Amino acid sequence: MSDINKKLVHIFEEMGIIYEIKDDKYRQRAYYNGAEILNTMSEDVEILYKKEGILALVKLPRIGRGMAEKIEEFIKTNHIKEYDNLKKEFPIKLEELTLVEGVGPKMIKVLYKELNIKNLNDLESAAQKEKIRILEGFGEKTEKNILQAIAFLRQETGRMLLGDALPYAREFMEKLKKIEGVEIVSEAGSLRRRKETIGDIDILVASNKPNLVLQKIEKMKGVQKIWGKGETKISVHIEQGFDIDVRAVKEENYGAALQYFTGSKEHNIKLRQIAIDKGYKLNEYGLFQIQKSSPEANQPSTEKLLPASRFKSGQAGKTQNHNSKFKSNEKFVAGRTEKEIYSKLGLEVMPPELRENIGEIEAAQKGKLPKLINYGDLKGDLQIQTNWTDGKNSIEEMALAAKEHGLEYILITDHTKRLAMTGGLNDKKVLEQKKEIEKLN
DNA sequence: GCCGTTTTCGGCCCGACTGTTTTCAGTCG
Ligand SMILES: Nc1nc2c(ncn2[C@H]2C[C@H](O)[C@@H](COP(=O)(O)OP(=O)(O)OP(=O)(O)O)O2)c(=O)[nH]1
Ligand SMILES: [Mg+2]
Ligand SMILES: [Mg+2]
Repeated sequence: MSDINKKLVHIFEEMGIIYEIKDDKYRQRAYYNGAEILNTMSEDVEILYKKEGILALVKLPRIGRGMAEKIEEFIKTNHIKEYDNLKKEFPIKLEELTLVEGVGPKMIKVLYKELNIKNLNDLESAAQKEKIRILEGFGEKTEKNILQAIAFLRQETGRMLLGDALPYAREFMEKLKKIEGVEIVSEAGSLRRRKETIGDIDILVASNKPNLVLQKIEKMKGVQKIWGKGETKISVHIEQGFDIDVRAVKEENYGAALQYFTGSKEHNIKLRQIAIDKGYKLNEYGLFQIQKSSPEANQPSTEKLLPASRFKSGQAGKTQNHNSKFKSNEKFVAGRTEKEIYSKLGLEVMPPELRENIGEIEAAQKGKLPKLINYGDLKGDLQIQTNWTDGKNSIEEMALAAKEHGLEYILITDHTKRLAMTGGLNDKKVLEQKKEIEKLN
């Protein structure tokens, strides 16, 4: 990523955090969204701006006038006034503090106002001196959790490469398949979307004994820390240095859960908004038809005035259990497969690789999804070295392996004598190799 | 702050888990 993109990602993320501290959650979301776009785009925003002007910035998804002008201001002056002012109010290393599991904007605000905590070291020493437990809203457990979370954070190495995550995940999934009651095990999250880097390993399990799955994971060897565990999910840190999230559901909810857990978050939000527009509600249990003005509906006028989710959990006395019953004014209409859900919403199912809310939903509505390149689409390989120089396998072995992968042709590209250290071929050897190739053909 | 074949203003996803709160806010997925 370009240097300027990186700096702007950091700035917009910090602005998002500060707006959340200030209880402006939609501005927070806007800045996070903007940061995410800059984080994933391959172009350098400065080059884009210099070539095509501010309009090119505004055309980026989730970047509008406001952020485009701030990008322009930063390119021209190396500063953003609004950001500088916000940072004067909260001169805090916000990014490093939010990396501590369980510490978010609201905690950071209190810790700064009450204890003048500005960075990770401040936080650690305050916790060690037992200054945090006495704050209102905090306690002994919170303080201890902070210390543990800092310890794990300090040994963290950042996001994994897909190529490292995938083999590990597959091995882990095999273990889950052996647990009693397990019906389906699937990759989810960025792993299933095949992102180049993976923040954590997300796995979905369909089981008629979800609790057993979660218990077994909790007891697995290599698990160093349980970040959280309940009736439906568990999140752990393992000795390899990363986190695993497992969600366990009943088979009838499997499609909805897979849709939810595959994400991305932005894709989910967009999809759920479409559901609302069509008179549905979408969550990880299914797609629900909202019945209008049913006589036994719970005082709909009162419900409007209260934060919706609070109201619902309040009704049940504790966390709502979707496995048993849903609300009387909601009718389950889809959830066993992803296809059911997307179809009911008027969309083609798209491959996980596309689910980033960057136009794939609009394309799916129009039935104009792009066809992705698959392994079977690869016709040939135009760079192959063999044991004639520094490769490991013979020409014949490479040819057979290529056939096995459905390739129609390969190009043998061994080194010539100019690269002596790899045993480069001289004129005579090249001609010999040609004969060998003709023989095999 | 962003966005729009029902809107250029008025909405903005929805739920699980934890801790310290006695009824829910904060954090995370
Ligand atoms: N509806 C909804 N779904 C979410 C939200 N946050 C996360 N999810 C879903 C979609 C994500 O892909 C999935 C897994 O969450 P993660 O935090 O692990 O994100 P993801 O795997 O996409 O990226 P990562 O590589 O882990 O950073 O959970 C949210 O705020 N709302
Ligand atoms: Mg993930
Ligand atoms: Mg996760």
